[in-house]
Amino acid sequence: MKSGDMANLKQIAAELSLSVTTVSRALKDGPEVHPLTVARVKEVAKRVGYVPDHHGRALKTGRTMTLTAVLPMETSDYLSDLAKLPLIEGMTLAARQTGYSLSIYSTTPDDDPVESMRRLLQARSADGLIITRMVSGDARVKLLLDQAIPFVTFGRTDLDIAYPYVDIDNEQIAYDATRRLVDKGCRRIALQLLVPKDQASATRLIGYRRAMAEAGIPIDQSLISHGTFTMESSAAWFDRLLASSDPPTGLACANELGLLGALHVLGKRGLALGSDVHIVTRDSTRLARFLPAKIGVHSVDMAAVGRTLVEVLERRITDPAGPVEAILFKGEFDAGE
Amino acid sequence: MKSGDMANLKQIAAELSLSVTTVSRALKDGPEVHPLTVARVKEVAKRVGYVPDHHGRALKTGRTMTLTAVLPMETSDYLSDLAKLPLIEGMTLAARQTGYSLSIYSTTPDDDPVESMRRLLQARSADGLIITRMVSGDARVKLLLDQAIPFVTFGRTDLDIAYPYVDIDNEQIAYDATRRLVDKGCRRIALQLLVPKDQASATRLIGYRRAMAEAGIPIDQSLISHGTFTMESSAAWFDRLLASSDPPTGLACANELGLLGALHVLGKRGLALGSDVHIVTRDSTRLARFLPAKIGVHSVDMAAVGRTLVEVLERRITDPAGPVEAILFKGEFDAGE
DNA sequence: CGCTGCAATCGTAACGTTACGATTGCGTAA
DNA sequence: TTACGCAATCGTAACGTTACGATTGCAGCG
Repeated sequence: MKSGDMANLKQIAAELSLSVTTVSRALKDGPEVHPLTVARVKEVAKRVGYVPDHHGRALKTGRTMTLTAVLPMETSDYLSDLAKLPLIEGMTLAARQTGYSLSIYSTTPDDDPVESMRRLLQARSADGLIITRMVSGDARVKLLLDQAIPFVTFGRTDLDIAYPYVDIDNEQIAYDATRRLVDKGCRRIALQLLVPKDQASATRLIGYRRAMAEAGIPIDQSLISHGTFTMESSAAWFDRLLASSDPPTGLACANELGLLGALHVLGKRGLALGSDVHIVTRDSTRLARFLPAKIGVHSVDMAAVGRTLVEVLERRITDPAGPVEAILFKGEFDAGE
Repeated sequence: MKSGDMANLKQIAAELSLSVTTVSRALKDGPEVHPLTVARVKEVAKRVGYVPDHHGRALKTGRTMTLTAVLPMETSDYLSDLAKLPLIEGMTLAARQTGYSLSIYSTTPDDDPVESMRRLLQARSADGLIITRMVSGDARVKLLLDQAIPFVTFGRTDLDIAYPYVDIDNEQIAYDATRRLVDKGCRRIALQLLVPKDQASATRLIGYRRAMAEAGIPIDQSLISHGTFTMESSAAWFDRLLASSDPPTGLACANELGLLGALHVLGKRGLALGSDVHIVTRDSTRLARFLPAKIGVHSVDMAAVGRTLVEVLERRITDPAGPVEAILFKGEFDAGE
């Protein structure tokens, strides 16, 4: 983007017979320049289409006005992370509004999260980092705190340190979901989770246990599955459960893929959704509306989560000594009726 | 990201009693420095964890090593653009491999595409642009060509100028889809398209017309719908068609939302997929596998499209005088059986 | 009239990098 | 010995910006 005729401070200064310094100050309404001069400077700046050069400024101030979001790629199927797109959109919009730009750093499952973050840090091309897909005892948090780099996490980890995060109240979601199934009369309730070290899944397990304990139902480990769900694996797993001697009558899905897999099995087995088996799931509000029977859906406004992540991060950047924010999104549970 | 102890050329130079110039050259294997010196410099650079400063370099060279992708946000529903996530992932990975980073610029439907692009250009914070959602006579292409800014479009527009693009062969997709329905015996074939000015939709219409003409079937405008599809609007539209005196027996969906809406209507009306009505759609390979009857699915590897976009753009940047590439992705049509 | 204080403006250096044209040292040919 | 060519290295300026400490002009005061 070199189109050579880009206006800079020097040109404006020359045109007005002012110094570069005064122009620079005028453009940011410095109190030390005459209001009339400010007006003249701004007028010329506007006419020649002046926009401060990103890199000149970054070099001088050390601030880049760029935020980087580290997002893992899913291998299974892109349907598996529907929520990521509105998250990205929410982040970019919020960043844009305050003059930041958002850079996306995708990591593949092969990437070592800590190592790739190290490399990211060294380029020091961002003022702050948004990291996601937290795992138990996440080393990245310690690293970032050590280096005093502004960051915010999407999701929590189990460390005894304060760090800024935005998270979804997974415990409550799982509790609500399980509770709803219990209320429908289910006692054998299957639960889909992601890999064990995934912090969100661990939290959901807690909510599930709490609801089950309240209802006085013992936990049956064989009904709880950890894994990376695709439609196929979800279908296979649920099919196996239904074939057992004491099949589940309720299912809490991990995501939309899990739901679609389970629905497929129900269809194949001729079981009726909403009577033979009750299902609750997440983030599938639209799809749920088209199902023959009502299912419970817990949904979170991911665009709002994205916006909040950026806002929290920007506050960390401008006020590193400020309070360490911890924000929990409750989301909405639509019980179906 | 200020963590003050970041190594720079000066420090390395001081440590080795060399000049900054020599260090700089040594690090990029300049032929004018002694191989032994190169080795020593690199060794120290590695030890102190030197990484070239992005902004210093950008300021000096005018190159930022950043690419910006302009992506529209969908208002209707995030399901509507499933393909965007793998596109983003493909782009970021390809960019990363060659040392670029990818910045995402989301535009809302309220944004004037040309105006927001202007603003984007002025900040000159990217070496090149990827623009999407092309419209008829897209003004952005002219603007970018005028300013000699490296760019590539995802999708084509109808201008008499050569410009680099990567596109999906929508005409062929629509042709294949229509042809498949004709082969199934359909003569009343409904077609879902996006808004008329959307270039991809216009191209698909051409493919549809070609297949219909080949089959000797006259076009019935009432079977062709332009609009922004949600599940609900797709369902309502298709329901209306089915209620008419001469209902369609075939349907080519615009996307997965359109498909889900149509499936819902079939279920409600008790019509059988694959006998009463045949359906073809796009990018729903996984979902299709779970449907009671086989449907035709045309799928494109969007991650590959993303990678290609970045690669073409990088070639534009390094060799602006090089050939203007135009790449068409055929995708794969899975006829169902 | 000379001094002070203030408002307005200026000049210079610096951020880290690279490009360009010098400069050094040394072996070799005249 | 002197001049030359070459390899290796150096010094300086510049990219566009901002921070800092000067500098100017002028009104008000004793």
